[in-house]
Amino acid sequence: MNADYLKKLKQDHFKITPKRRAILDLFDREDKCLTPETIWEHLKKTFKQSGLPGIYRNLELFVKQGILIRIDREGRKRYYALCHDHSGHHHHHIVCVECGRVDDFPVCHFPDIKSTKGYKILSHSMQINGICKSCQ
Amino acid sequence: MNADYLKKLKQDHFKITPKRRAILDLFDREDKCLTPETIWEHLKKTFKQSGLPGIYRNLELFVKQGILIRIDREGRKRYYALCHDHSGHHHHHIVCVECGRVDDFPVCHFPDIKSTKGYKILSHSMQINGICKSCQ
DNA sequence: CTATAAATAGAAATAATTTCTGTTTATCCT
DNA sequence: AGGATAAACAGAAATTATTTCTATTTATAG
Repeated sequence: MNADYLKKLKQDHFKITPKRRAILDLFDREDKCLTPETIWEHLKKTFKQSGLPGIYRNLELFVKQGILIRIDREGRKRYYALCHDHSGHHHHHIVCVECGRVDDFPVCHFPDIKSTKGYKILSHSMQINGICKSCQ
Repeated sequence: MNADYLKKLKQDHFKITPKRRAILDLFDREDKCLTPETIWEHLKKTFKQSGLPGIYRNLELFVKQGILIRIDREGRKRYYALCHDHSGHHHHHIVCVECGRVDDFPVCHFPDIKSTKGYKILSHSMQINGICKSCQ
């Protein structure tokens, strides 16, 4: 359920609009990473002319809110996926290179070094590419 | 020195053109990640009208050859950086969010699990963001 | 129920990247 | 060294992802 996401938005005084509901519902249903355009294709059915710019705006909002994450894939399109774990625990994501399914991936043995090669480390992100059960 | 890179290209029957030399020299000199456009700006000085399309083509070739890597940064531009370690050892890269300097980062405690959550793991990439010595 | 700030639609602009065509050039071979 | 050949080049033009802008609509707080 995406009730969590809606709660999150509400807490931060963002409005729960039909479009936002629809985008989050879509992610719940599709269960994989999506491009802005794909999302738009789906929403067009329900919202006659929903407009790509609105999709972009909302996607970036969701990323800022920690509801979605951006996924890198081949090609020059942007992909987004639901981030299921909102516990605040550090985790990463594993992406199926075939179908685009994305799951949380809790394991990370990143060393507890605060500084390496003279760098002060701010953050790190890891993307794991694989093939999911149903694509194998 | 970038003699290594040239040797690598030669081995795979790619031609050593002045432009390719110039691009690799530039990466050596700048010692940070660059966008295709920045590279073009530099090359214009030497090669009157060198052409962006050629830059793109060469950058992607260098990535395929393992000479350059792609770096993710804010904004919608593509960044490339030299991959200094050609030993074949598994490593990652650390990027200065201020100046774009990139260094190899050998530490990676990725678990030796071949399959997780039903996924067959193919590869993983980690990007570490930090602030380099001279930007601190 | 109303006021208001935020979100929307839609058009239009921007800018990154790719494709294409004809010309030039590095390299291999003799 | 010189010629043949496949690869790389320049340049223009097309494509397409993303952003910006303006006027209108809508969700929410009071």
